[in-house]
Amino acid sequence: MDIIKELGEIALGSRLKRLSDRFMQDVSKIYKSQKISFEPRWFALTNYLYNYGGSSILDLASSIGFSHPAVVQFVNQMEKEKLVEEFDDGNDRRKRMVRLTEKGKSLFESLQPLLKEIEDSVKEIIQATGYDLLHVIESVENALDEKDIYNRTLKRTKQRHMDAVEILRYSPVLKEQFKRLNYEWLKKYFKVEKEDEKILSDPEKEIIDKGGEVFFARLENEIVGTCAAIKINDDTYELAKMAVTEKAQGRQIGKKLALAVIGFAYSKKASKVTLETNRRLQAAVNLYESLGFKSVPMDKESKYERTTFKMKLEL
Amino acid sequence: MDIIKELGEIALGSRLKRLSDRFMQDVSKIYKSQKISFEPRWFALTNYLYNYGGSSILDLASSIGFSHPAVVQFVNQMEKEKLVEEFDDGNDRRKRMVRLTEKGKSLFESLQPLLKEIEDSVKEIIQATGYDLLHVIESVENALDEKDIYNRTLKRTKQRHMDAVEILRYSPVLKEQFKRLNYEWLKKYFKVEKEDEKILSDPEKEIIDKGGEVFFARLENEIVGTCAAIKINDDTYELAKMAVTEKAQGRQIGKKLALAVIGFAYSKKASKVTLETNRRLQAAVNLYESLGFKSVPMDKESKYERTTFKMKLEL
DNA sequence: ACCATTTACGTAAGCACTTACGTAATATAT
DNA sequence: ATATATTACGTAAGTGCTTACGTAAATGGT
Repeated sequence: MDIIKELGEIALGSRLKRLSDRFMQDVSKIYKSQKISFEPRWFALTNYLYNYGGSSILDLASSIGFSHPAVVQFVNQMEKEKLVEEFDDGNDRRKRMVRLTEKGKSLFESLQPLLKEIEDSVKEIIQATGYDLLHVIESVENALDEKDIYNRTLKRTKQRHMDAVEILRYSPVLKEQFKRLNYEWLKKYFKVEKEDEKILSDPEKEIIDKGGEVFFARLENEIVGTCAAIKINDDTYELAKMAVTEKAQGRQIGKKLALAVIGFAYSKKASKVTLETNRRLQAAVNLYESLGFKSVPMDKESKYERTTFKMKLEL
Repeated sequence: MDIIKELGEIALGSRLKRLSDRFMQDVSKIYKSQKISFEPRWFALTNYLYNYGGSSILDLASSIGFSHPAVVQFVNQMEKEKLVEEFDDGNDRRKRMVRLTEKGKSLFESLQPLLKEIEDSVKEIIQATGYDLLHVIESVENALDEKDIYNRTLKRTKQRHMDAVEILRYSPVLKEQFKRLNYEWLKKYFKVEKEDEKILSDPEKEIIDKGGEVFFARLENEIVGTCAAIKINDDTYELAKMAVTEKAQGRQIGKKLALAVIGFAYSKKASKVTLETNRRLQAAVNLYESLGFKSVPMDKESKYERTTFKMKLEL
């Protein structure tokens, strides 16, 4: 029973590694059986030097796709075998220019028939599968170039996290949570101002009764975030008092709360949502921008010291 | 410019490695971004323990395809995190049985949604290529199982070596080579006997004039092997005095020389070829067997001390 | 029952790289 | 012109395995 095979897509990396090892080990075995004093890992380097002539260490590294310490190692080893030699760049004394010696060139040339045979063997294998393997690989590489596994997965994970968050409307039992969550982040980044104390101590009077709403985010039976929609006038609501607890951050909770506020404003037939924030809160500003908020000039002094600018969203 | 891609089939191993690394690194990055205290390399082990329960170190190693020291490492690391625990086998005190702890189980379970998302991302990639990648890989694996790159290449290389060897018939200028090559190997494995001296010193009188022939193998303008067809009677020729110089061994020269002798006997309308050899010369005996020679009882004492048995080929 | 062989596991060393970091030479900005 | 940044390279240390080897426990043949 082949576990890696059984696991399917989830172990694709391991399966490809196993396949790659099989190819590379076989090639190594071929060299050994032919008693050729040439290490397979030198191949890319030698091939490059043979076709493109002398190069510096870093040029070689980036050309053949190894780190430069690896190239230093290869060059040192091959120098011992007198397959490569150094020469001066002439301009830049930091550079260690490397080229093949005559011995190196002729060894590489003598390798050609064997390489051709390896190539033919690989082609034979590929032909036997009936697929154009190189083209398949290229397609996979292209798909990954377009968007890698990391980003594809992250997108799905974010969606899951958003789905897991429940948004609740205000109820008296949640009053203390509103205060706790806001105090938590205010103390961390700024300080609790007079206006904060007023609103956070009595949201019913300060927000709800004036036609606004307070939303809460619940994740696995815990209240992890909150946000208020404060009515400015029939046409405008302010998004304010957003706070998400530390350990739940990065789970799209802010986004969901903001969307709740926007939805609330929309249901009240308002035409815009405003907010005040601070440049320091980069993550928050990014979120607002992703939702369509634009910076607007400060029309009048804010009630809060921490405010550095305003944003607006047209509905 | 992508050198690995340019190289095509010859760098297929490296290309697959690069692709595999890309998958595996992305997965590792995903775990890290989710701040999960779980190493991707533990996955196979954990998955096995979760599905199949407690196992010993060696069982785990063979099941998940790592070496046992690797499993020891994983288990020690996971034990530190209290993800696995040990228990006694009861019968065998050498065994260190391992199973997941409750913490390990629940961590693995909590990982499932993420794994599903990774799997879906991989599936998405594969779908985008339009190929059934897993099936393509399986086809390649099957082709390799049938005959690996090493053996496919070796077959081609042997053919090339055979093609590169020229077989020459006796001419007086080659007389010394016949002696030199035979002395070389006689001294290495046995000793030069009276009968050897007689034949090697005057092949014209001892072989050619009696209706036999001496063949030589020339490789890149160097005589690297020799072999004689000694006429026993009209019906029988003896394959004898085969010698291939050390550094040219493994290049199918013996085979080609033997075929020359067999061909010579055939052209003389003989019905069998015999030879005398020694069990110690395993490579030579294998060659003779591959050509169809069978062991036969010694009908009479050999002229050579080194002979331990005879072989015969019916034409 | 006894000794040789095999098995299970741990440890050490090796491998083929990588990342991290330090130093000297060169390029760039003021 | 001089300070600062950047680049080229070497070295050290780390990584994620492997192979090689040693020891203790179990097994098997006589």
